Amino acid sequence: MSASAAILDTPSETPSLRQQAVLDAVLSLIVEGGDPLTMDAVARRASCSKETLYKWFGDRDGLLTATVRWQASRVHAGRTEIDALDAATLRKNLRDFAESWLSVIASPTSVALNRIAVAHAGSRKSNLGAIVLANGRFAIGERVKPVLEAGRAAGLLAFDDTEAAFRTFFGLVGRDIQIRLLLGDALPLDAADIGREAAHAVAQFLALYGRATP
Amino acid sequence: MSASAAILDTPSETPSLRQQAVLDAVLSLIVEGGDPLTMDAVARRASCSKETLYKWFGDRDGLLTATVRWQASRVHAGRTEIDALDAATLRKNLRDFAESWLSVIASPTSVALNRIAVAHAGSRKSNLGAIVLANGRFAIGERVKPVLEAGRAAGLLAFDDTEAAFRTFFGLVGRDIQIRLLLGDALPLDAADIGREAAHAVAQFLALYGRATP
DNA sequence: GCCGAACCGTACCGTACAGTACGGCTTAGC
DNA sequence: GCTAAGCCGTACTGTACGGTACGGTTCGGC
Repeated sequence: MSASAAILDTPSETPSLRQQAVLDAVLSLIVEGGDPLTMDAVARRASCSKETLYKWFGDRDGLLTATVRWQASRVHAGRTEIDALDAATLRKNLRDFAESWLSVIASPTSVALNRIAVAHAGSRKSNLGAIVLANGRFAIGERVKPVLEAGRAAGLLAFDDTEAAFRTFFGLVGRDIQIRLLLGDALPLDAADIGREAAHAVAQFLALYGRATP
Repeated sequence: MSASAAILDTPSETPSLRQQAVLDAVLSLIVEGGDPLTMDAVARRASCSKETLYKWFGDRDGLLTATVRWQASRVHAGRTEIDALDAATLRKNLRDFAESWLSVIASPTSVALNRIAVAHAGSRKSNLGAIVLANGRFAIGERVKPVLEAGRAAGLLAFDDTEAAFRTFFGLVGRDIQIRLLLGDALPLDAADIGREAAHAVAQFLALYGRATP
């Protein structure tokens, strides 16, 4: 990768406003799908020259990487405060996580980006898959696990392995949704559905890991 | 698609031995991954001419479709006999399903094929994703659901919606495994792990849906 | 042994797309 | 107002790959 592209090598660097506009153009093209994502199409959509694309992002891969990071940087929600954890708060927290996670994986942007990352993971080189995982599955894990542990500390949950408990939570929430969407299944899922699914998943999770309140 | 390629248009047509060899060559190339799958590479690996490929499979897409179908045709296991269903048999049946499903989604072939299908689902045209779904997620569903219903008939399980119950089963078994593998996470998962995970998932499923044995 | 069909290997064509070069426009600094 | 930097638009290059054409070989039917 050329030295001039180093500006986006590290995730900490924030793209300039103009660069953000370019990345948004990439996102819109990705979400629209259909025709494959070409540098020409990006330049046209973003009203910039290809030369600029290459100067800023190095190559096509760098552009993709920057796009994935850019999208990821917008997803991170604020930390949850966990004090005074009673049963109702725990349930609400978990339901919020479930809902927001379902909203993410059901969004066209997430589906399209995951498709790119999955396809990319097949051809060795770069690490789009790793970035998506780090900002998706693992990021939500790191945010949910403290809540689970707080629930355990408050005597509301019982488990040995936090990671295992989270993976159960993840499975109960996600079920077959993500793979079906990735494979192109037209799974209708509006906000009401998501709310219902989230509540159902949390109820099941609590049935498995909840401690009977004394 | 040209008329001469109609031989593989319908899933019922079985490819000839030579054609099977070609499809196996495609599979081996897909699993190896790395460089993108080109018709030249297939012809070379299968020791056949590109002309033959196009005569048999119509175009690149037809070849991919035939490959996915060919792999799918090998996965279908025999039907499970469900009579005399006691708690132990039910548990064993479910564990078998869970194990075989985990073995499938953890296999390099499945991962590689799913990657192709996911990538394909982004660009409209053909239906690789649909084929994979039909022979994966939905096929296992159609095989598990009768077992669940037999369990309910025997008074061992309690649920209203068979589909919902199966989706819970699916989620408990799969958890984050498939998406992590698709995204290139090196998730170590040997036979022993699979057995343990399957048993764990079934135990959780029974905890949720099992009826206390009288 | 002869014929035709199927098929292999190779050469070939057209196109799409990554990456580069460059002329012209805009804007900032002085 | 002049210069230089940054960027847009467009034109260009190289190449990889999907798809086609064709001569040579094998093989089954007669």
